[in-house]
Amino acid sequence: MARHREFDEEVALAGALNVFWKRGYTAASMQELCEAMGLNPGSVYAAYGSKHDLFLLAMRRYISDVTREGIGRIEKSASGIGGIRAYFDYLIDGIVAGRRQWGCLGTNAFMELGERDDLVQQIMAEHFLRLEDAFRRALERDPGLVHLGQKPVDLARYLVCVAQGLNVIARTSPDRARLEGIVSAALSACREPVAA
Amino acid sequence: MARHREFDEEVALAGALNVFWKRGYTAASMQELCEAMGLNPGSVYAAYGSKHDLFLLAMRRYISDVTREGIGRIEKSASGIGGIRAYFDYLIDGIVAGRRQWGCLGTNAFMELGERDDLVQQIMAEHFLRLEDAFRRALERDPGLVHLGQKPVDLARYLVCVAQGLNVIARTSPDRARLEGIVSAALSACREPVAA
DNA sequence: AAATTTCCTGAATTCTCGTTCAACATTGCG
DNA sequence: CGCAATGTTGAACGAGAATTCAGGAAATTT
Repeated sequence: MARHREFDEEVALAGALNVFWKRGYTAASMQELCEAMGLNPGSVYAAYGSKHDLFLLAMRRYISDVTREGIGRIEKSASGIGGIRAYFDYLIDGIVAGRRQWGCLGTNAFMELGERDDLVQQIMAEHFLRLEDAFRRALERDPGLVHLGQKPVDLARYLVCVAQGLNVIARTSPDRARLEGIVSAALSACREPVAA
Repeated sequence: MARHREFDEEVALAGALNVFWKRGYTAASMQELCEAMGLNPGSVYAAYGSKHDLFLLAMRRYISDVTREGIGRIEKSASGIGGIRAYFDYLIDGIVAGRRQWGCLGTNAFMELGERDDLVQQIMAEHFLRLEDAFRRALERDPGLVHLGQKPVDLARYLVCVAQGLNVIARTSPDRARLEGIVSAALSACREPVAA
């Protein structure tokens, strides 16, 4: 029995997410956030609680989207190595298209706040584990791969490491050829041995 | 014909470096910095100019130290692959010992400020390039390596990517076995092919 | 249509940050 | 020893941050 929200919470959250992504948590001021959300401070606090709550909501949504899009590609591929390659292609496409020009929001948050913010730490630890598991299952789906003597779990963790490295490199130059060279080299660790 | 400095500038800088390393640039307050340096604000500003200048000085010293220690190991090794492994061992040792518990100060700064601070961007671009060159020269020093069909420059950039990924992973758990598994998998991309 | 509940507006508030500065301390020079 | 020059001290300052809140606006209920 009262007035309803005038704004779309999803649209406003997406606006906030972009600011957090580009600027980081601390450097993103409420003023910037309000402008990007098209709202006044009062509305933001009424709807989301605090800057920190807003950030966590944006981060969770981001991770959820990335999981569906990225990890989904690993799992939907019949070929294990094909799924892994599809994941890295997705990463490269995002970087080159500018969507991931500022790296991964999750990784950025983890680097900025991980030490102080247990929730951020936890969200990313879970994300890393989901990614690792997806990689491992993909590797085990290709029984022909000998992995040059490496255990699947180590290779999976290694691939997580490469993905994080790409999120750092993303901030230098969005050069497709360079990125594909890196991924190609990275995946050569997952290939079958060839004759000398 | 006047009073001299009472404090050791190198010791004070090292104190500031630790705070920046652990907390990041923005989150490190002047108060924390002053405490870690054993100085009052006035002395800090008289000696270093500003928080930003102090940070740049600390970062440059850090990068210079890391270059001497890390890249030095690559270049001093007779075997190319041995030098590369020595570099990653140095990284792992630092993470496990807690010295690099908060990742790499340079990478952290790059993630936090790269977009806004051209000097930080430039310092890290140069650092990445030096590391890449060192890796490439090491790879070319081992002519027997076939690199599974990868070009040395791509493998070198790939190794830079892995190193950055490790700096991210460093913030999860300093587990030596896990890190060595990752590096072992990573280096298998640089080995000679073995018979199937 | 009046009453009531909720929402929106944006100025005010409070707090912390980086930085400055006036007073005092210490050194070198004549 | 006195004077000039620099270093140190720590309180004060201004700017900008996150957050709050009083007043007006809109919508549902009776």
